[in-house]
Amino acid sequence: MKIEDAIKSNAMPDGRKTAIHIMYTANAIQDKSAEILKPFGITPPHFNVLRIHRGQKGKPANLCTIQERMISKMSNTTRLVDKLITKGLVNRVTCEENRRKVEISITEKGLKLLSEIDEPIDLQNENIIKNLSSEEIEQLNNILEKIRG
Amino acid sequence: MKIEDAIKSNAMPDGRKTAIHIMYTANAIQDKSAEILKPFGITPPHFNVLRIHRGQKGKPANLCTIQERMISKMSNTTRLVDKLITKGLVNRVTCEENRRKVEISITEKGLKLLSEIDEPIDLQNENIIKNLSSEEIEQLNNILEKIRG
DNA sequence: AAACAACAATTGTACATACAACTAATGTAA
DNA sequence: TTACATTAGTTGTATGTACAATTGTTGTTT
Repeated sequence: MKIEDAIKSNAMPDGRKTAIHIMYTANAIQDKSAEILKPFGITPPHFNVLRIHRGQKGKPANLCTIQERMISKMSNTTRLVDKLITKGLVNRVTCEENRRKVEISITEKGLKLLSEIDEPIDLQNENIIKNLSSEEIEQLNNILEKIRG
Repeated sequence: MKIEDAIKSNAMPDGRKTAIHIMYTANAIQDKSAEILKPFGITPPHFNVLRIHRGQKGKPANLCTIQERMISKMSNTTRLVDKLITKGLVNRVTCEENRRKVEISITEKGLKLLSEIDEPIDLQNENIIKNLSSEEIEQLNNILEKIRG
């Protein structure tokens, strides 16, 4: 279905149409992710932060680092991480070299939760590209890269 | 810059990478829009709803209709519209044929505000596609359409 | 060393969002 | 025509988010 029909709109300039199409698609993906994550008691930003920590392979990361790696650069990483601490999924330790910083690291419980979530989320991700050829996947990523400038 | 570098990540399966890339790009666009809209005192969802009403060409729309046309299908259209009523940008009238429904229509003030916002937002939208050929724009929209299924 | 700037994180506050429970109006079926 | 289901919207509540102000720590300059 054309994006114009999906949002019941008429013809638009290419720029507007493309912008709306990207946001509309992203929202659909995010909504679906949220639905998958819900039974596990976490939200997409939580999941994102947990995955960032898993990628650290045991090395802790401070809040600045987390923030710059998040998909959505929203503020208040503190409170987002607070939630994960309450759930016992990450630990917070004040950095000794630079006492302004705090080091966050993922716990065993966090890793275990991630491992349970991996499968349904990977399934969703595969589903996203299931109608695309490998050329199209490459094209899409190249074009998005150009858009980000 | 590759998306892996933007989020300082390592290689990922194509599905995950593509999903993240779309969401990351959409967030960047949305953040930029929010920044443009802020001086006008409205948010991207507000703006979206106002544009939906302008597209109605004088014909009112009820909340169900609005919700199905929104880019982000979040709940509580009531309160979103409440905000716009408080600002005098739309009107609410109970539908006489079906008293469960309410008819929302954009006011002169709302139309005037939109006309002021059009230019900066269209500029942003044009900026998004400025590095793309018309073929790439078409490719992108076709691929996104396939993703939406 | 004292004063000031920059950095890293936290907190306060206002506002937005998600979602379930609810109210009211209409439609349908026995 | 009562009873029940469905539809459309609203409200309550918990949680999330944006953003400015603040705290504490470190770096820099005189």
